[in-house]
Amino acid sequence: MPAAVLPVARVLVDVSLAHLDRPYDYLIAESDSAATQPGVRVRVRFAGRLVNGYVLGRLTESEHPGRLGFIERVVSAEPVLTAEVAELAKVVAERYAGSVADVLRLAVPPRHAKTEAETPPTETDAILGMTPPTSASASGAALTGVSGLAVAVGGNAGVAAGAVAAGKSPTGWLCYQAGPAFLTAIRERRPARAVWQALPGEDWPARLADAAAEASGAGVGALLIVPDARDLVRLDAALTAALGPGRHVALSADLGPAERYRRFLAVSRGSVRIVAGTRAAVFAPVAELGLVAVFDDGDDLLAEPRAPYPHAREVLMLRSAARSCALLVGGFARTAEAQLLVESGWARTISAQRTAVRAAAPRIEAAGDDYSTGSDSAAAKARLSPAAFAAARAALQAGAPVLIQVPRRGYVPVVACVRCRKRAQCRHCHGPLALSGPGGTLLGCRWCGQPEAHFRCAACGFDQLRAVSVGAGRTAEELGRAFPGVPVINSSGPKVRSAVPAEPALVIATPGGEPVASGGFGAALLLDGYAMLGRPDLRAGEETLRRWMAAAALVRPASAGGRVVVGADASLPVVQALIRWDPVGHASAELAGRRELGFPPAAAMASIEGDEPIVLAALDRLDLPPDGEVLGPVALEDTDSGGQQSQNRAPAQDDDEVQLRALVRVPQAGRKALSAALRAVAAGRSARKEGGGLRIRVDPSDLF
DNA sequence: TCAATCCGTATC
DNA sequence: ATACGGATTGAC
Repeated sequence: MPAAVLPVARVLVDVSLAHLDRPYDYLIAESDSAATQPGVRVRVRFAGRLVNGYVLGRLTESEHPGRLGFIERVVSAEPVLTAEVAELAKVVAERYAGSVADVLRLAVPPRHAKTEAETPPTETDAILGMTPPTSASASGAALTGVSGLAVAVGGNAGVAAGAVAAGKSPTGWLCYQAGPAFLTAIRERRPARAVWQALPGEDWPARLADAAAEASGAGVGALLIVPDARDLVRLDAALTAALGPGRHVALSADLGPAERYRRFLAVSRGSVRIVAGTRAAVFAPVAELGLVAVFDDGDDLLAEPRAPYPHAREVLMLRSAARSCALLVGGFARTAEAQLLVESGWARTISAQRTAVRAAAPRIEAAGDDYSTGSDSAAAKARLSPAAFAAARAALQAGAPVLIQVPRRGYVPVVACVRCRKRAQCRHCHGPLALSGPGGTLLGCRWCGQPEAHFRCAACGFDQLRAVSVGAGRTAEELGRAFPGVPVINSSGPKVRSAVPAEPALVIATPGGEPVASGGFGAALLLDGYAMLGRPDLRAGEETLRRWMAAAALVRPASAGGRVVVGADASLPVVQALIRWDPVGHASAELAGRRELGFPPAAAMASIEGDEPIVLAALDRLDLPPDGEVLGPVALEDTDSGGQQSQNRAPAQDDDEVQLRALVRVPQAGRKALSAALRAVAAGRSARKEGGGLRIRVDPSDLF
């Protein structure tokens, strides 16, 4: 028997087929009426199969002309999908040419029944069931509309200037022009949007915590996203310091199902309104969201590797626009995407005055790859320039640790044939071979892990290897010899450290694995700059500066003796930007260059990958918007050139099919049309039940 | 003219 | 996948 009131439920089914990607209506049994609230999980029969779904809302009648089926079962009365997140999932799916179901799989953690039962539901849960929700309440909670956008971060240098005039040197957000104004905007619940350039040495978790505390004080929620688990640990601690215990939660992928769901429930039930997390947390159902923030948005960990591959920064932007809440995109460096936000007038810059930057930055010099002087010294063997060696020695003598950034982990992560110089490949899966283990004595495959006992070059049959690049492991060994008696800490690969004490040590780290040193590092040596700069990647320059700045920001100011030596030529624009600590100038030039070449974010781009006939058919059916163009398709090679992009690609591929990749691009104005056209292609494929893999990615993070 | 079967399409 | 509707076919 159908429910007496509002007997129809609009249900989002967990089916990721593109042509079925819309809500469906079901009848609610009277006995299920109380539990069938917006946001609850249900089981429904869809095309004969039982599938999971979410209730979006309730209606008096359906527009569907045919007969409706009943909801099979209400999985639980817990409303896990808020109206805001449901709407966000739709917008994200549209933007990334994916299905809402795919986005929801990223957004809502799997249910953990035991955890759900632990904490009794709040009294708002309709145990009494006397008041079925109106359809207005299904959507009413979320969208406050997009009016009143672009409330500017007013020039509020007054506060900072006041602090300076009073003789105190400014601290925290007072160091930044427009910093205090941004906090004011949060307090007044205005949707201010800002791109923030953190000062070198900045305790950025504390600044994010300040902003979250401001939101908390204003009675609104905050959502803070960082790239990795180590960043999250720091942010978590800063939030505890700023807000006290129990006022926030940290959401990360490594929590385990029970704890993940427990914290999710704390957020969705509204008992916690301040949320910090890694990329999956961008969808957290924070109540009364007033601030979204992301730090270090250039880190590729913020790009979701599962379909439809949304980027955390973009999701937060969509979210801030939908809810009209404040947005903060921060980092030491600045991405071209963030620069576009500023240049388009959508966001304002928060940065410090030149004098403050100079006072905070270490002394930075370029040493090229000048290892010439005294070429058999221990320093030269460790690939250190005289300047680098001197900077390290001075810092150690001053009692401070020295940070050494090495682009690659492992011992000799890339080896090649001595005779023909071809990269050494695994005989099983053609993956790259590398030397690992103590002293680099183990030769094996980086993809499948198979050891290689008797190398023979696949091209010329020769059996001798040469090192192509040197990893953190070997660098650590060599540096240990160059500075006898100084402890060497290897913070790379699985051994990353989050902090080191303020005492002399050589800290070898891969980018992103740098520990913080209390009081700052005395010096940082940025090695093998060309290995990072030379990568065939659109973002090589931007990424190199981001990594360098992240390391240099951990060094004491020049006034306290802090020095950075970068192993690349001073004439390179990236090196110049580092030396002058000018992330904005670099981002501006980078964006100008991308405009000229028609690359993202100046243009909207998407990649289409798959077996040859599938890609060709997809391109044929693609209804490209005006001014759109197709680049390629070209054959995908499974080389290891990308270094650390690995996981996406299957190690062993059926090599009888040629994999193709095409890029399509349109001017920014055609972005929505491009997404819609790509969705139409996917919908056509799934309607015709065409099998085989076709991967469509909008704004792919790796372009070349 | 009607039932059995086939095929395409929607999936509530 | 399965269910349904319309078209097609074959027997009366």
